[in-house]
Amino acid sequence: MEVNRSDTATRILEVSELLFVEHGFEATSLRMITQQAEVNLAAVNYHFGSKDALFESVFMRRFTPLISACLTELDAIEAKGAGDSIEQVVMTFIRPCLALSRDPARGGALFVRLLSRALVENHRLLREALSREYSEFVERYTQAFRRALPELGEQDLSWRMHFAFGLMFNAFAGNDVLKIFRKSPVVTARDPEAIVQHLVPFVLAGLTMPASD
Amino acid sequence: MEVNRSDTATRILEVSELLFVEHGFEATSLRMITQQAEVNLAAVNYHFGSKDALFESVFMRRFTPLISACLTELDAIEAKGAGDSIEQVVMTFIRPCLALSRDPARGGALFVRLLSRALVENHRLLREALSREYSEFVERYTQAFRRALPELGEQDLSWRMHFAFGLMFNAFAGNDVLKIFRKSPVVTARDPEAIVQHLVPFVLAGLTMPASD
DNA sequence: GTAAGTTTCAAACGATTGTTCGAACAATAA
DNA sequence: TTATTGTTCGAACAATCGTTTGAAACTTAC
Repeated sequence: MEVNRSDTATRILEVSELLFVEHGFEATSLRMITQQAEVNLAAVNYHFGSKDALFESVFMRRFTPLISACLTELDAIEAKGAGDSIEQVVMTFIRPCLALSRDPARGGALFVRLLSRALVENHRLLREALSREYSEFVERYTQAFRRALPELGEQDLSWRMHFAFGLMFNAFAGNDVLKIFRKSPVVTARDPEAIVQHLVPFVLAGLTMPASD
Repeated sequence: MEVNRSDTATRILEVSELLFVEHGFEATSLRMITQQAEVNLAAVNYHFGSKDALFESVFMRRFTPLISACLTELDAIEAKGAGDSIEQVVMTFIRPCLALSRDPARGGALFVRLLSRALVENHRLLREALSREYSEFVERYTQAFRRALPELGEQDLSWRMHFAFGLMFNAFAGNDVLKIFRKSPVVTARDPEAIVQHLVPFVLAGLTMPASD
C-alpha cells in the first residue's frame, strides 16, 4: 500500500516540479500534471488534498533538506573554528546549492529555479510555511556574517547580505537577465562548477570591501 | 474622442500594472482589473484586443522609455570621453532605474518589479517583443563593459555582467530574499537613494577585482 | 475463500476564465 | 437636424478551472 502510494504520488510530485518551474503555479493546471504523469485527475486531490497542498509538498520536499544542510554546514565550520572566515561561511550556502544543482535526476536543479521564483513572487502559499524554517536560517546566517565581518555596521551588514544572497540565489537559479538575447553562447554552459568559480569571488569582493558607515 | 479613450485606456493600464505586479499575469483576471478600474468588462478587449495584448502594452509603456534612456546616457558619457570609467557606465543604467523608482505616481517603481519578474519568468508574451529592443541594449552594454574593463577576458566579462545586472535588477525590484522574516526592519526603508548608495560600491567591487582567466 | 481497506477511475459539479455580440449611448460633422 | 463614428454597456458564449462523488479495481489480512 505504501509502494503504490509512493509510485503515484512521487510521479505527481516530479511532474509538478517540472511544470511549476516552467509555467508557474497558476498557469499549471491539474489536468496538465495528471496527463503528463499518466495518473487520474482525481489522484492529486486524493493524495495531496488540493492543488495548494500539492505545491507546498513539491516545495517542501526539497526546501527542508536544503535549509538543514546549510545549517549543518554552518555548525561544522563553527565547530572547527572556521567561523571567522567569510569565505567559509559563504561556502556553507554554496555547497548545498551546488549539490542540488548536480542532482542526477535534475529535479534539484529545477528546484532552485522554483525557489528563486517563489521568493521573488512572495508566494501566498509559502508565507507561513517558510516562516517556520526560514526565519532560523536568516537568523543563523545573520550571526555568522556578523562574526565573520566584525568591522561592518548593522546597516552595511544587512545590505551586503541582501545583495549576496540575492546574487547567489539567482545565479544558481540560472536567472540570467542578459542571456536571453546574447549572441555568443559563452555563458550558456550551465556548469554549476563554473558558476561557483566566478560567483564566489564576485560575492566575496562585495562582502569584504571597506565599510561605508 | 481621444480624451475619453485615453481616460479609460490609461485607467486600465495603471490598474493592470498594479495587479500584474501583485498577483502575476495568470492570477489577475480581467474582471479584477475592470472592477478596480471602474470600467466595463468589455473595455479591455475593445481598447487592447486581448489580455495578452494588454500585458504587452502595460510592459512596453515603461520598458521602451527605460531602455532608450539608458542608451542615451551611454551615448552621453561616451561623447564626453568618460566611457573608460566602469563606474560611469554602471551609472548610465542606475540613473534611469532610479528615475523610475522615484516616479511620483509610483507606477515606475512598480514596473521595476514587473520587469524583474518578467525576466525571471521568461514571459512567453515578451520573448519576441523583447528581442526587438533588448538585444541592442545587451549589445551596447557588452561593448561598454569591454571598453571599461579591458583587462578582462571574454569569459570573465560575461560572468561579471551577468552578476552585475542581475544584482541591479533585483535590487531595484526590491527582491529581498531575506527581508521576509528579518526581525529588525533595517533595510525595509526602501529609499531608492539608499539602495544606490550601497548597491553601486558592491557591484563595482565585483566588477573591478583582478581577472581570473 | 470472504471481508476490509486502499487506490484508481470516469463523470460530473459549480465557479470562473477570456472573449464576443448587439443594442444603447455619446460626440462629432454635414 | 440627421448621419456617422467612437465608446460603453449588460448579457451571454464556450472553454477550462479545481474539486467532489460513487462505483470499480486492487491489495492486504483473516
